[in-house]
Amino acid sequence: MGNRREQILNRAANLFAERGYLGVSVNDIGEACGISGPALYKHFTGKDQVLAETLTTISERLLTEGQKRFDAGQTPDETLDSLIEWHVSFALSEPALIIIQEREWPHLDPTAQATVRKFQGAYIDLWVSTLLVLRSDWDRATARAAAQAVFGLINSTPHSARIDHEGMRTLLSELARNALIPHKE
Amino acid sequence: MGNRREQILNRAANLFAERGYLGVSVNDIGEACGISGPALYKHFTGKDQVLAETLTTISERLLTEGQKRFDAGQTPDETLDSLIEWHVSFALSEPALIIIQEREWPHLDPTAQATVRKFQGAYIDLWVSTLLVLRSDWDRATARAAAQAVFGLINSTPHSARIDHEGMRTLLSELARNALIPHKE
DNA sequence: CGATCAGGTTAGCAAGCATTAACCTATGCC
DNA sequence: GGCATAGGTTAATGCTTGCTAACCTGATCG
Repeated sequence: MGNRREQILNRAANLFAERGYLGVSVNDIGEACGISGPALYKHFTGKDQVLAETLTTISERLLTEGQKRFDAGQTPDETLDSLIEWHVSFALSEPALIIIQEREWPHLDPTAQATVRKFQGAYIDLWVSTLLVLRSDWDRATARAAAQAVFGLINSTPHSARIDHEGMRTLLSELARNALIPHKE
Repeated sequence: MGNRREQILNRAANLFAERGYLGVSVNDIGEACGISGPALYKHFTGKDQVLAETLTTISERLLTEGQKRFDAGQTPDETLDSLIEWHVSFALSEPALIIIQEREWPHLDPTAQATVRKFQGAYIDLWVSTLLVLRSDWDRATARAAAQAVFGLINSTPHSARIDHEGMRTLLSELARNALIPHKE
């Protein structure tokens, strides 16, 4: 049913990642899907809806999977590892989505911005709650800033990535872990 | 003399950071400078030259200042601290430039891309050389990936920054340092 | 004094854009 | 069998864009 829809979302995401939202035309998206131009409007109300749906899906996915890790009832130390592992996996497997999420925020319509902001806020709160237990020297704002900095670290993957997948996974996990929790090996 | 020129570069950089290169029109840039539209062509050959000059200036500035720190003849440990301190200072003082550098690469013409790549390559090599001394367990490619990841961490500033300038400076420095060199307090 | 010229102005142009309109066609259903 | 509908098509529209052309003005200087 909504198969073509998902194809559009997929191809559009890759194009957006390569050339930016404004650098990709509706015709480009159509062409990438084997259909042409305005056929997109049979599945979406407009080009902006494609972007909006992509971005809200990303942030929702990050949150729900992160929440699972958070709820698993481990020690804060293990929870942090689990959150790191999830974020690194996501960044490595979906580089295009990471790029879009970082770059195309200004081109979201306000209601989509609000939705994304809500998901992102909840997601970062998972990290903050975990960090506050582990770093009693940090206040909420500092923990928040630290978490966002580590997102930046992990999300840098698509811009570098000149070593193999597995090596990158362990490297990023170690860097993130060491940045946040100085001791431990 | 070239005073208006620098004004244009400045205002344009802020606009590019807010709305993206393609989201800013030549008229927008003019308006932000108190002149209107096509007057820009008295100072630049086109809109793309404004972006190109901005990006090459950034990467050149990062390199030359980084090189100074690298050549200061300190221990590798001190050199790393010095490089971190410089990059953090730059990111904190020029958030718009950081955003542009990360985001607008695809909209650079090929020759400007080559120039920027050259500067960035030399800059990252400063970090790699320093890191290879400190981390004998890393090969060149790993050190490179780690350096780029830490750039991502530091460059995340403009996207978060909800604590004060000084607190952010020390936080980012610590995170970066701990990510790269696990021990030491 | 008069010419040059740097640095503005507005008008206009060709191209590209998102979107709409009008039309076609196969598939599934009563 | 006929008909609604889902999912395409091409053509057209109106807007915005980067850029050029043509023109103006005031300062500088031989």
